[in-house]
Amino acid sequence: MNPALIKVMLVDDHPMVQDGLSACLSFYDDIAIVGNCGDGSAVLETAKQCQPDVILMDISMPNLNGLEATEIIIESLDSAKVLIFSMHESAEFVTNAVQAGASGYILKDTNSEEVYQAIKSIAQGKSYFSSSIAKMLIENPAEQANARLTAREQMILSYIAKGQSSKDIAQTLTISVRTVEAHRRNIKSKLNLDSLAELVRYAMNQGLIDS
Amino acid sequence: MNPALIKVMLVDDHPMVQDGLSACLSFYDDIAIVGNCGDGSAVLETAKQCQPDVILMDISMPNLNGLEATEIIIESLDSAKVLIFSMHESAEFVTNAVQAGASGYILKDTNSEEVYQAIKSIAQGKSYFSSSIAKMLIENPAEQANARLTAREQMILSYIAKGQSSKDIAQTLTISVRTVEAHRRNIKSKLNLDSLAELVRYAMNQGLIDS
DNA sequence: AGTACAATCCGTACTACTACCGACATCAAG
DNA sequence: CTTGATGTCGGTAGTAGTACGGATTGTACT
Repeated sequence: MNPALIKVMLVDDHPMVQDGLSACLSFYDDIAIVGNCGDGSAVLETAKQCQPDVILMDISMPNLNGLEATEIIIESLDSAKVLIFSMHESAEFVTNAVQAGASGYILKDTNSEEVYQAIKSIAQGKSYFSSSIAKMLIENPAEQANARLTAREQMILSYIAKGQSSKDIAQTLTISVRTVEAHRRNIKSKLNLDSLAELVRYAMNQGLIDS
Repeated sequence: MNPALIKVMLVDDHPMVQDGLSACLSFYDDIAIVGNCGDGSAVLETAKQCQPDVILMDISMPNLNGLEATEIIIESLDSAKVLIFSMHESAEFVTNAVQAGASGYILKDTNSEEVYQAIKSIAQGKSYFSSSIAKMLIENPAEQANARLTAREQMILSYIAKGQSSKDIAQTLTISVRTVEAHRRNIKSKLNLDSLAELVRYAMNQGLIDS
C-alpha cells in the first residue's frame, strides 16, 4: 500500500509536548511533521508556509488562544483541518472548539496510537473525539447556544480576568471606557453571570488565561 | 554500570509529555530513564523499585498532586531529588514546591537542553530554577512569609471568590461591612495583589473554592 | 433593501469598592 | 505585663463598576 502522506503541523507552547508528538508520530511513515509553532498569533503565517493537511492545536497559549487561532485558520485556509489537543475535558471547551471549526478534539492523556488514529480520521474528512469526550457530548447535548462570546468579547474577558480595569483595557485597546463597559455588560448578560468573580472563574475554566 | 549515569524517573499524567521527555533525554548518554509513572499515588512504589537519582515531576495530576507526592518521596527516599516540571509560573506554586522539598523547578516551555542541565545540577546536589522563576523569586523575595492568611481571611476570601459582595459577606457572617472591607484590604496587602480578579485566581489556585 | 448583530460611543444616577485616616477588645506569647 | 496579631468597627473622599436609557457605524446574511 502507498498511502498519501499526511502533512501535520503542531501548535503548542510547550516544546516538550512538541518534541514528544514529533518523536511519536515519526514512527508512522504516512505522517510528516511539516512545521510547528509555539504561539497562537504566528499560526496563520506558519500554516500558509507549511500548507498542512492537519493542524494539531493546543488551546491554552500565550497571545492568541487555540480557539481563536482555529477560527482564523478555518476562515483563511479551507484545506487545513484542525484537531484540538487539550487537557481540558469540560463540555464548554469542546462545544466552543467545534463551533470554532475544529474537526476533532483529543485529550492530552491519550497515547500516541490514538493521536495517530485521530490524525488519520481528520485527514480523511471525518471527525474524531476522544472516547470520554464523545461520551460527554452524548450525555450533555448542546446547552448554551446563546452563551457564545464573540472574539472581541473573549479578548475583553481575558483582560478582565487578568485583573485589568475597564480603564486599563480601554487604553490597551485604544477604545473608549464606555465600549469596554458595554462589552462587560454583554458578556455578563450572555453568560448569565453577575459578579466579576464568576467571570474570572469562567475565564479560567475556559482557558482564556494562564495559571 | 557507569557510575556517572544519572537515573531519572518521570512522573506525568500526559503520555505525550513522557514520550517527549524520554525521546529528548535519550540523546544524552549520561542519563538513563529508569521508570515512569502517570499517577501521583503510584509514585512512591515506582520510585522504590527504580531507585532513581532524580525524579522529574509534574504538579497537576489525578489522585495525588505533585507537591504531595514530593513530600512523600522526600520523607521516604532521601537518595532521590525532585525536580518539578510544571506549566505554572506563579510564586505560590514555586514556594510550595520548595517547601515540599523539591530541589528545582522548571517550566514546561523550556527546551530539552535546559531540562538536561537542570537534571545534571539536581543530581550534583545543587538546585535549579528556570530563569524566569529565579527572576521572580528575586523580585518577590520573602513575601510568602507574611503571605499566610488567617482562617478568617481565608473564609472572607472564599466568599469573595465565589462572587459575593462585601455587603453579602457581612450579612452572611453577621458582621459589619467595614470589617469585611478591612479584611479585604489586609488580604490584598498580604498577598500583594491589586485586583479582585487576581484574588479570585489566587483563591482558585489555593483550592479555596471549587471549579 | 431590510434585518441582525457586532462594535463603537455617550449621559446620568446609583452602588460597590478603595485608600487613607483612625479606634477598641481579646488572646497568645515573650 | 507589655507586645503583637487578630478581629472588630467607623469617617471621608475618591475611583470603579452597574443599570438604566439611548445612538451610530459596518458587515453579513436573506
